Amino acid sequence: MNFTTSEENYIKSIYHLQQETGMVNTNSLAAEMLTRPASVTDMLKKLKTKKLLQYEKYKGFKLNETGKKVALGVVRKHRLWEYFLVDKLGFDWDKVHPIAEELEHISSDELIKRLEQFLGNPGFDPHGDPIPDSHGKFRVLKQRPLSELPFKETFTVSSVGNQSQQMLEMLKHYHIRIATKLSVTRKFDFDGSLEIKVIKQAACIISEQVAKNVFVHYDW
Amino acid sequence: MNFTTSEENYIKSIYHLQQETGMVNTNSLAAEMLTRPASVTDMLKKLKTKKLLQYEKYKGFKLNETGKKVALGVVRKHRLWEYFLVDKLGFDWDKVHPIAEELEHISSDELIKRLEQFLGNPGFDPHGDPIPDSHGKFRVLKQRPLSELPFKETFTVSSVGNQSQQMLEMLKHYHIRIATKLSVTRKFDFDGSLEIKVIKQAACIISEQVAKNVFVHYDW
DNA sequence: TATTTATTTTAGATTTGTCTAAATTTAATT
DNA sequence: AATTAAATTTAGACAAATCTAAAATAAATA
Repeated sequence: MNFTTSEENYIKSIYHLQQETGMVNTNSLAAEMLTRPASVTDMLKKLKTKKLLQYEKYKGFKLNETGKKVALGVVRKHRLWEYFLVDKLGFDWDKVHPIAEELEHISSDELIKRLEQFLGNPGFDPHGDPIPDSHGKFRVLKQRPLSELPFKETFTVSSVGNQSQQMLEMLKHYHIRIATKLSVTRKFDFDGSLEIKVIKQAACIISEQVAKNVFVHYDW
Repeated sequence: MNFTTSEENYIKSIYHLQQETGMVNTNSLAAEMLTRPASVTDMLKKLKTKKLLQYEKYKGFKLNETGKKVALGVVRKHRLWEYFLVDKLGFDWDKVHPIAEELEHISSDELIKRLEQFLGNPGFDPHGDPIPDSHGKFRVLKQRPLSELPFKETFTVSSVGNQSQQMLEMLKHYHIRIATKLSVTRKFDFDGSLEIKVIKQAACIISEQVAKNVFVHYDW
């Protein structure tokens, strides 16, 4: 089954909203998509006809299993392209979203299969979000903030809580990005700042505020 | 100025047709685009309003300078993506066209600039067609078929006349592709076949039919 | 519970890109 | 030159995706 760009965008947004709230309602989807509730209703009818969601008038809606698979396919493409843009083309992570919003609608499955392989089958995109595999499964990580780690064990950076340009600038300075390996060597109780050791870099000190926003997982 | 996918496709097709015939007419464009003459007329009005072409009712049309620049931008994107698909993702050259037809409409200029650099600023796509630079200029090569080369000078393969799957299969076997360096060592007058030496490969013999379809330029 | 408010849907319009069928213009031929 | 044929354009329709304004429904509240 093939879907239009517009359908795919609706499906993706519904997916993200239902992750948080279970059931989705017309107004919140309209807000999310910067469109009008009437437009949402129109599209819901269409997606129901295509058997992608459970929907009864006035009673909210959510994707069924088929719909979720479609959503995960789009998410997968989005995140693989983001990885490509950052890792291969050298974009900053805060610039890639709008470009990936376009690329995610390119239809070839063969393309995505080869892209994934070319990128080395990454499990997470440059923001640390997991990339679903071709069956829609993704790895779940036990993530912990830097601020709660034991000393001297090596961890891998897996995501960042605050994805602003300012945060990006800081992390660049410290040579920290997704997949960077590091350990915490010391804590200063006065202000909660941490001394950390990024692999192949000199030790440095980061504030508690940064530490709380950088998440890691065990180094496997 | 931004253009829709449909507008870009029309502009590109007009560009290709006017390269051959100077002036383009409604029916041939409709045939080229697998659409109806009436649809072509509709779009011509739109493109004229946008000042992309010279067009008078019943009298044919062609892109003006602005239109040509837009066309070259699309051609540039198409060919860079084809190069990417073949060179980085390992697609066969006869599989990449439809995928590049989609990718060529992704709008980010920054993306294309970085993609070009990532690919090493290639001058030609995997079919040997020149890739316009960001100003719309492209290199012109003096191309000659393998069948008309002097012996023992090294040339670079620049394009292939016949781009069928069958030809691809043959050339793969001989380790010949765009940018391959080779020389002709001998000619057999009986059937016009040639002995060639592909760099880093054992010498081999190719038929006159193949030789007439493989074009090269001086090795610079 | 009756009424007000918020949410959602319907009805009908708009834009883009397409189509068919009919009308118009140009070209070809008798 | 008149007629036929081919090419092109117009007129009007349709599907997709959107919108506004009004109607319908559900939720909140007096």
